[in-house]
Amino acid sequence: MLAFMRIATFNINGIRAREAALLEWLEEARPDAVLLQEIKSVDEAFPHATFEERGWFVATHGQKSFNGVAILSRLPLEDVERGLPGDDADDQARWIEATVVGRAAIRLCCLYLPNGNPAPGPKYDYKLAWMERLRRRAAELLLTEEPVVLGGDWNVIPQPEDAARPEAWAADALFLPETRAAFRRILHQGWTDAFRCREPRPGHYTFWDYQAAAWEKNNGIRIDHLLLSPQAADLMTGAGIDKAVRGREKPSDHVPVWVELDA
DNA sequence: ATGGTAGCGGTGCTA
Repeated sequence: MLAFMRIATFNINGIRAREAALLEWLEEARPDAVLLQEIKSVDEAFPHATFEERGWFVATHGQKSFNGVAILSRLPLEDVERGLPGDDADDQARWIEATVVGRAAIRLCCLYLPNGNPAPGPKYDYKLAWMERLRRRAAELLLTEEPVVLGGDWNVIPQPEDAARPEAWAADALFLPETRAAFRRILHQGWTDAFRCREPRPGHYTFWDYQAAAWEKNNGIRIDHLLLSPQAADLMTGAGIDKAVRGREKPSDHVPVWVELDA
């Protein structure tokens, strides 16, 4: 007997500015769990009641003005952990993980990887250091041999096929060779890029800048990714990008990416 | 090459 769990990631660029748009998408897409990035809110200001009244369990890891991650789930969120291990001095809210138990227990890890621009510079150094910490946490997660979804706004364009104009990103922190190598170092531990696995062709994006009519020109990049542990990849029945969300009123500059697991 | 937009918070930073 098949059971389906749809898990999505969505950089919403401000939870309060996006409350209506997020509710509309939740209603139509009917995900079971959502990894949110850039809530741009402290935990106390997150509209918990709005979601809890509609049956969502909510776990947040916020900060003032910038960054901030959260998980919404139809099932209770267990063993919630906040903050990426490896640097006690790092106070940026970019990582939260929790377990949902349906037919199988799934570890959901929600990340907002540093942008890193301008590169080179201290922000790029922080990005690379953060990716090294992520690599170490990802290796630990694989050792559990459980289904794990490692998803979020990676701020990494993995391949030229993931950008409408790759040449425009040549010197950008999202596409520099060192960034892409660090991404592959994680991927090659044994993760599956859920969307790329199902759709090998180029031209599928998850982000279009607000500026310079990027959406109207379809000048996009694919930087929001769901990486699956082998045990999760074995359960995958589908994956996709909800592109149409970008064309609506007051959209985020990112759109939801989802994966469906038989779990 | 340049300048373009949005969110937060109440100015300039981040993206």
